[in-house]
Amino acid sequence: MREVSETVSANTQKRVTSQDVAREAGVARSTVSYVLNRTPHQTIPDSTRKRVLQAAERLGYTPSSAARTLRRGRSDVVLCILRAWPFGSAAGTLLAELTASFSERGLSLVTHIEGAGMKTPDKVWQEISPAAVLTYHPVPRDTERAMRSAGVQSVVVLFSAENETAGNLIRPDGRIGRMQAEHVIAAGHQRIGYAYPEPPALQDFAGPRLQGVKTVCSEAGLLPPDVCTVPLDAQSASNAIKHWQSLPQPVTAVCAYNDEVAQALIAGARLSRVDIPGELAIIGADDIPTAALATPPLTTIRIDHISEARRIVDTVTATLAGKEPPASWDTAELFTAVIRESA
Amino acid sequence: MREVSETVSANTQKRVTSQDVAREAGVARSTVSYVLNRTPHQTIPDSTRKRVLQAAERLGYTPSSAARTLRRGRSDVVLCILRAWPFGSAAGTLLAELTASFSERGLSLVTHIEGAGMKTPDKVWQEISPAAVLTYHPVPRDTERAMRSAGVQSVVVLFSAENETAGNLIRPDGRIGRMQAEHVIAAGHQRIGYAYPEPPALQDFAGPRLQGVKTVCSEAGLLPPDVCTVPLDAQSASNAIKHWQSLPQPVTAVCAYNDEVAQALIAGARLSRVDIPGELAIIGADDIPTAALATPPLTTIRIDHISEARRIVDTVTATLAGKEPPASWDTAELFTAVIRESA
DNA sequence: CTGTTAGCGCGTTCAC
DNA sequence: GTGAACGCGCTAACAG
Repeated sequence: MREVSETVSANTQKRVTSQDVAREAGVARSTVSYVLNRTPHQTIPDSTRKRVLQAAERLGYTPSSAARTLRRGRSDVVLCILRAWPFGSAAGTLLAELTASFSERGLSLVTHIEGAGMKTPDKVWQEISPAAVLTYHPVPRDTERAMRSAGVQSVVVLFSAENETAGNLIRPDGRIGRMQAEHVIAAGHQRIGYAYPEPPALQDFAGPRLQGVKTVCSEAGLLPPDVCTVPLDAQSASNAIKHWQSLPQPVTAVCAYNDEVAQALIAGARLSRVDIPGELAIIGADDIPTAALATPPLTTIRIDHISEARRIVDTVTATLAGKEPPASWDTAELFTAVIRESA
Repeated sequence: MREVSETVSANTQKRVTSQDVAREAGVARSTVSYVLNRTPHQTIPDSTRKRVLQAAERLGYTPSSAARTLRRGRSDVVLCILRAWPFGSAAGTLLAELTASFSERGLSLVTHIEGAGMKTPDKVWQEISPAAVLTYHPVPRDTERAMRSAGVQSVVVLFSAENETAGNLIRPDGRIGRMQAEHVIAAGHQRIGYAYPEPPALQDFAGPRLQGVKTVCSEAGLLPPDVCTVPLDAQSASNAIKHWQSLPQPVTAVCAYNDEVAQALIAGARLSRVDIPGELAIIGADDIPTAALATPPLTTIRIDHISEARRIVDTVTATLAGKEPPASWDTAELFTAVIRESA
């Protein structure tokens, strides 16, 4: 075993303040501030500037974010609040992209994953004073008010299963369902099933995706999709498949909420000796790393997290700057169908 | 489509301060502070207390965390810094547990996922002034110094592939490797392979796990494990399997870094028509949701994230309180072998 | 016992 | 280039 943890008890280091830098450089605190922030319209001779910079360097000066936040009224942090849904590698990828994009704009992203079985929803935003809060679920009116009076400038809800009227779409997941349905219909399927995820926390996401499938079915003049909730075990998936096949007009293609559900379906099909895609086509969503490893390899809809991230960052920075966020984006750049063998 | 985003541009609300509450309640600011913090040795009559509380409620008072942090020198935030490795649902589960446990101790957890391709490693801790920083990778000396002089009291490295001497083990991943090896050796295998992950970011984790396998092999008087790096695609996995089978003393059991790598191996075996577990036994790690869905269902080592979380929180709070962190834990409570069919 | 006054912590920014 | 006030909550010292 090679793991270690390093801890230290007391923090002996006394904080280096701008006062110290000023003293060291032989100038006033304000000068230090001007130099370090490259304040416009404050011309400071290079000699002084250099002295200050060197003093700061020598002393290892780190400005106190608390003091700056106090003064400026908001920090340069963006807080993303996530429910404790079982997220996969997709979330990690997106978050890494967001971090990079925000960072280019001088903002730091941190994420708060809500606690498992917590009584009171905690108020991290109070601790952070973020400039903006991102969520993937609706925020109650008074919570939002509380955030605002705590200094949060921008509250962006990236997702809501409630209402499609207002605002600009951030992630049009309905499009995923559409693409799934379009693919299997183009392949000649006439009766479609939908495999819905079991965890309640996921249903906010599942709703829009399912809705997309429904829309396309209706546009194509087909029956609406037959929806089964499919937990992540082979037996349940097998039962769902039996159900679909026993319908008066049997289902021949299933759109799964995501690739994990699709993998469960594949396992269930094997249990029931149902051939995929021969007897039943299956299409997933997300294109997780193991999707290509399934037997048969999973056809799925891939999400381009890097363009998603860029979009989110644009919206947030626009809002922070007091401008109108950009209009809804072209979803074509966001999702692509990855055709493999399962459908 | 039903997705919406809600944004608001300007923050019109002026901040409610303790001054406002004091005015509203007809008392001094300090009194407000005493009431709200339930300061010991300051007895305040219920009548006054109630007035203050109600005034605060009525005004929707939220103390400025920035001001408090400035005064106290540190916030009640714990920052967990994660590399952008492709983490699975395990990470989400652990983080949710950590959030809940820290919350019981009055601490808020936020996570920073490092950016994808970032030039300068960003210094989120400067923006947050966390009381503690958690990482799963070693922290350079001067980074740690910088953190400390920025007010961070406790830096806990949960993981290091470097050195096993100092400190108390937080997550003894070597034990995972041990358990994998012990399982297959008990099943009669004499020559073991190790499937190493490809992403460089994962190698910090893989090292200790592999080391555990090595140790057990050596203790059992076997040859050391034959190590192959196995990317997540069936063809590469198939090649690795061919390699193992072509060895003078062929490998009959493979310990995989994690369940995803194990799934790749299963896909590769199918490609090469190698029977699992008949011709090759495979054991994974992490017990991800889809592990049971594989064909054959994956034998794996499960990590108990809730006890892991508890342990981490204990260590951090002890360190923050200036006490010695508790001794190394009993790993038996942390890992359990989940025997299915692949090994 | 109840509550007030005063000053600190630290960076920012306006007026000179 | 400087002095000083400000943003806001905490808490020691002190008065009624």
